[in-house]
Amino acid sequence: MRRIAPDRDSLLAILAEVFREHGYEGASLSLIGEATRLGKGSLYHFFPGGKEEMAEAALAHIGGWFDRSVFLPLRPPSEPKEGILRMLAMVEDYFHGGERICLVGALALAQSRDRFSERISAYFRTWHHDLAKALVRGGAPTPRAESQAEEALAAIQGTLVLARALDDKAPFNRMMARLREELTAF
Amino acid sequence: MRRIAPDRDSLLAILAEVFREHGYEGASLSLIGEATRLGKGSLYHFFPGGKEEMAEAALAHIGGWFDRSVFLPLRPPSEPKEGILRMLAMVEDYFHGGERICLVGALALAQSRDRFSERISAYFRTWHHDLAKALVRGGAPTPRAESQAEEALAAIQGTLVLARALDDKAPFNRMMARLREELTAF
DNA sequence: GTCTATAGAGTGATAGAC
DNA sequence: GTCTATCACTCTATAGAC
Repeated sequence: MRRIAPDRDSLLAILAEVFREHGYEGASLSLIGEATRLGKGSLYHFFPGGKEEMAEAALAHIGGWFDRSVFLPLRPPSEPKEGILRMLAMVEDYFHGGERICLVGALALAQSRDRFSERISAYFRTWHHDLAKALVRGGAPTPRAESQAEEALAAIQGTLVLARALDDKAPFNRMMARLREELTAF
Repeated sequence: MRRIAPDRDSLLAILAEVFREHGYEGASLSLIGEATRLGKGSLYHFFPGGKEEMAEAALAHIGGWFDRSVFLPLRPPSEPKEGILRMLAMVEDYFHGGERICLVGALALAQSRDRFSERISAYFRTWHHDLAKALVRGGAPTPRAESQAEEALAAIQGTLVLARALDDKAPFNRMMARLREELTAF
């Protein structure tokens, strides 16, 4: 019965959204089934490893999207300044200007971190590495570039926490404006 | 982790620790019972509202501790510079130099945020307000003090996420050293 | 017949409420 | 401790594409 099977890509996007909204423990199979409109049979057909494989695949999907859309512009042959501005624009868009939280960051803080620690740390390591390299290509000394990249990542994650906690997107938006200045003033 | 709960204060401290370690959904009543050495009967005697009331009380307990130990030094009659350094020292201590995460921050990102939104936002609002006032008393112009306070809170939360994600306390410790400089250079 | 995708009843375990 | 609901998950059955 090859039904109107949504392609794997949109399936993963839905999964990522369910995990982002409800967390790993909170995303029950019935919620997942409801969101994807797939029965348990189909879900376990696609992900024999169950919920853990679903979350792992969703994380990989997000990681791939960030790789292509956020990290790639930071690498040659893009110009460092344009790449950094492009990165910030994609980040602002992805997080809906501070309305949405970061699934990877949320999972890092959750109990379920240990299950996905490799994906989580790879996401931040790649981001940090690519951003620091772009800053160096822009003319910053390596140690300065590395601490600046670290601070920028922390600032993004931290303002997402604040925005969520205060139910106010302003801290995130102020920080994005600030990063646009600071990360392009080599 | 077998702990004993002689008085309400240590009971709340244990509860806070269980929620911090496992999150709201992950902290099952059996885990809580194990940690507090209390049966479900006793738990429901102390907290008729069930798990939600336990978490609410634990959050209030943490809020009180921060109020006394972290926010109070920021207020008069403490000197602003000494107060800010004291705040940073208490924060560094509380988070074990980046090893522990912030329960309030983690809950802000979790699905369960809505249940505790008032407590969560009050925690950050008070912190931000007291820190900004201290910076103003130190001589900073109000708008500058307010954005600096916001950035400091975001930096702390963000480096806690990073430290946890990378399983490396260094980002948090580097940021604390940086904040010691920046928040006392009025 | 075979393979893939589907639905969903049924499993034991465990959740939180009381 | 007892309760019911729900959890993640298994399994059987089946429909259609080849």
